[in-house]
Amino acid sequence: MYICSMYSKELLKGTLSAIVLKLLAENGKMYGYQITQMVKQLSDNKILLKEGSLYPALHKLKDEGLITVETENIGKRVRHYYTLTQEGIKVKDAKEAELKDFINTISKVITSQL
Amino acid sequence: MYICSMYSKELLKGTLSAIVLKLLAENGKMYGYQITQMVKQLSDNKILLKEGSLYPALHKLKDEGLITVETENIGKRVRHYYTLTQEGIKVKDAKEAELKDFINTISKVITSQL
DNA sequence: TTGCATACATCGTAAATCTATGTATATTTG
DNA sequence: CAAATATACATAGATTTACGATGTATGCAA
Repeated sequence: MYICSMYSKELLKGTLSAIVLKLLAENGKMYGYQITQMVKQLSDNKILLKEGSLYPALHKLKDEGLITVETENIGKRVRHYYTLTQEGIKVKDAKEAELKDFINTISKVITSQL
Repeated sequence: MYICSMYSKELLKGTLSAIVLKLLAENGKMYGYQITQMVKQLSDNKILLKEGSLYPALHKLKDEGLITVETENIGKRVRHYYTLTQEGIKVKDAKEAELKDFINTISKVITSQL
């Protein structure tokens, strides 16, 4: 990976977990690398998740009980598939709503001219 | 102040300087407290800037040469008015464009269902 | 066989905002 | 008038979050 996101990294803060939860909600079980590729694709190469961001984030979501892990052997490789829990679905809904509202609000502030 | 923003604080990261620069661009010279009140108003009380966020951010923008300070005595009080520099205008334009693009991209990612 | 893509992991760092706290004046309200 | 609230600034320390760098290893294509 090792390629920089188009955006200042601070902008992504607070949105990563919402994005991951949303993708899992839409696509069922996914594994880490697959998530990075889908985010890359959906964002037209503008958001390039780093391993140092995604894997710790996934582990945290698991520790919080929002996702569960399922291990699958692909040849000699091990792949970790993640799935939303019931609690994860709830949190995903909340985070999605919050993010959408935030985007609305910021848009209002940034476009307004009193 | 001491009232929490409606949003998880992380969401605001990366947007604060863009917001401040944008407000200064639209309104000419402004002082700190005035900025907090205008953000509060424009966001329908959803974004409540804390002193501990705004003042350090303003000092940083000043150190970076993006804004200049002008002191005014209001009775026994001192008020610090901030104004965009030429460089500040450029950075404001860039940050505004970046933020708008980021919002577009995030919206796409969060609403998409492959 | 050399490089690139896939696939995971983690340590230490940097950046940004918030919490808490402090100082002080001005205004409003009971 | 006293008390509470609003105005107005400031900063030290804590927290959070994502990233950079690095490491391991397999699979595939040039």
